[in-house]
Amino acid sequence: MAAMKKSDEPAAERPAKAFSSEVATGSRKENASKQESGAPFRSHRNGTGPRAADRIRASAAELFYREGIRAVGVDEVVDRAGVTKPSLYRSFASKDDLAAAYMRDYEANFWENFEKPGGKSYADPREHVLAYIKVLSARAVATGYRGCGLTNATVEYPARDNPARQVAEAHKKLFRKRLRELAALMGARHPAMLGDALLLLIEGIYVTGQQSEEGPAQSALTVARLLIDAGVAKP
Amino acid sequence: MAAMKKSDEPAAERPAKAFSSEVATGSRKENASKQESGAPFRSHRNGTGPRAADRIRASAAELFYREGIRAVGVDEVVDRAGVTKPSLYRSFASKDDLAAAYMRDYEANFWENFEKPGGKSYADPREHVLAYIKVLSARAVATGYRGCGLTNATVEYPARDNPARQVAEAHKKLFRKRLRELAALMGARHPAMLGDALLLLIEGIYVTGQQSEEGPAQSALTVARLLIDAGVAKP
DNA sequence: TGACAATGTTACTGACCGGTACGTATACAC
DNA sequence: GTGTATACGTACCGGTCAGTAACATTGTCA
Repeated sequence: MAAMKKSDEPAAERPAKAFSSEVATGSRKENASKQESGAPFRSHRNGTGPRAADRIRASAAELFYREGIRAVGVDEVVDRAGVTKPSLYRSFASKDDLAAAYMRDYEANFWENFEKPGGKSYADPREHVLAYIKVLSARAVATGYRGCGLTNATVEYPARDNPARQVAEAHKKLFRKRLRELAALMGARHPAMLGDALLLLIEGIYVTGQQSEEGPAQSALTVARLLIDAGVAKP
Repeated sequence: MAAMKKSDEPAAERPAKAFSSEVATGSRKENASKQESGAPFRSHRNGTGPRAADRIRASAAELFYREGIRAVGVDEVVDRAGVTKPSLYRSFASKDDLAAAYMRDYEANFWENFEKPGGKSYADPREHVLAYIKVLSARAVATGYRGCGLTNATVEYPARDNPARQVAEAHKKLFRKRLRELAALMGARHPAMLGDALLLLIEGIYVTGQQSEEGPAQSALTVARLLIDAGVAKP
C-alpha cells in the first residue's frame, strides 16, 4: 500500500526538456515526440537506457506538469514512457502514489532552481531573491508556462488527505519559512511580513503566468525591489 | 452544439451558502446536506421552487467550487440538484458547457463582491481596493477556503480552447484592466505597474489561501497599503 | 378540454480509467 | 545447463464517465 519509492531524479520545472534521468548507465536522447516509434526502448533491462520506473517518472513529470495530474491517465503515462502498465504498478502503489512521487521530484528540482537561480549562487539574500524572481518572471511570460507544479496540485486536489497534496502543502510551508529566513538575512524590520509579501508575489507570478502571456509578471521584479527596499529601510 | 444558455443567477464566491437562485417564485431553503431526501423537490414545475436548470447551476456552483470541475461528475451534480441527467442536457450542451456557465455565474458574483466589498460602495479607489483585500484576506485564512473559481479553472484546464477557461481568461484580462484603472484613479505614478502589483498580490491570496490556514494572506492588507502608498507618493 | 412545455423514468452506449492475473524473456549463480 | 530471481509484456476486469433514446407524467394556458 504505502510503498513510496525514494526519489533520485528531479522533475522538470521548465516546461520543455523534461527527460533527464541520469540514473542508469546509458544516456539515450529522448526528444519529445508524442509516441517515439523509432529506436524502440529495448525491454528486459539490458544496461542501456533508464529503467522502466525512471522512464515513468520522467513521462509523468512532463505530462502531469503540462496537462495536470487529473487530466492524464496512467495509460498515457506508460505509453509516453514506452513501458506497460504493470511496470508502473510494480514501482508505484497507485496513480496517487505516482503523483506523490512526481511532487517529490518536482520539489527537489524546485529547490535547485530556487537556491541557485540561473545556475548561480548568491551570498546576498536580496540579490538571491531578486535573481530568482527575475528568472521566474521571464519564464512566466513565455508561451506555454504552466506555473508551479506544487501549487497546481493544491488546486487540483483540495482534499487534505491526498498524498500529492500533502507533499505540496509541506513544501509550501517550508518555502514560506525559507523566504522569511531570507527576509531576516536582508535585515528586514518585520521578516515574517516581508517573507509573506514575497511569497504572495511569487505565487501570484506562478498563477497569473499561466493565465495569459503578457501578464502582470512583467512587473514582478520591480514590485519585488519595492517590497524589499520598503521592508529593510530605516524607519 | 454551441447552445450556451444565458446566465441569470450568480454562483457563490464564499464556500458555504451556495444556493440562492432567486429566479423562480419560491424561495425554498436548501441547507447543505449531502443528499437531501426530506422535502423532495416537487417535480414537473408546479410554481414553487427553482427550475431544474437553476437547481443544476446552483448544484454545479457549489460542487465545482469546492471539489474542482474535473473532480465532479455530472451524476453528482444532478443528484445534488435533485433532478435527472436528461434535465441537465436539455439546458446545457455538455459538461464543458455547464462549466462555462458556472464560470459566467461566478464572474457575475465576483464583480458584485469586488465592486461592493462587504456590501458597501466606495468613492475613494484606495479605500475601495483595500476594503476588498481586507474582506478577501479574512476569508482566505478561514477553513475550507478554495480560492477564486476562475483562477482555479485556468489551472484545471490548461488548454486554451476549453470553454470554461476562455471565460476565466477573459475575466482575468478585464480584472487586470479594472485594477489599473483604479490605480490610475488613486493617482499612481505608474498605474499599470501598481495595478499589476495589486493583481499579483490578490492572485497570491487566492492561491495561498487554499494551501493552508494561517497562510501569508494574513499580511496581505499591510502589503497592499505599502504598495499603494509607495506607488502614489510624490517622487 | 386539449395542446404544449417542462420534467421525470428507465435503460442504455461506448469510451476510458485505474488496477491486476498471469505468462514470458533475460541474467546470473552454481 | 538448469534453477531462480528479476524485469517486463499481454490481455483482461469491473467500474465510472459523459451523453442519449424513448416514453411517461404533470401543470399551464388557451
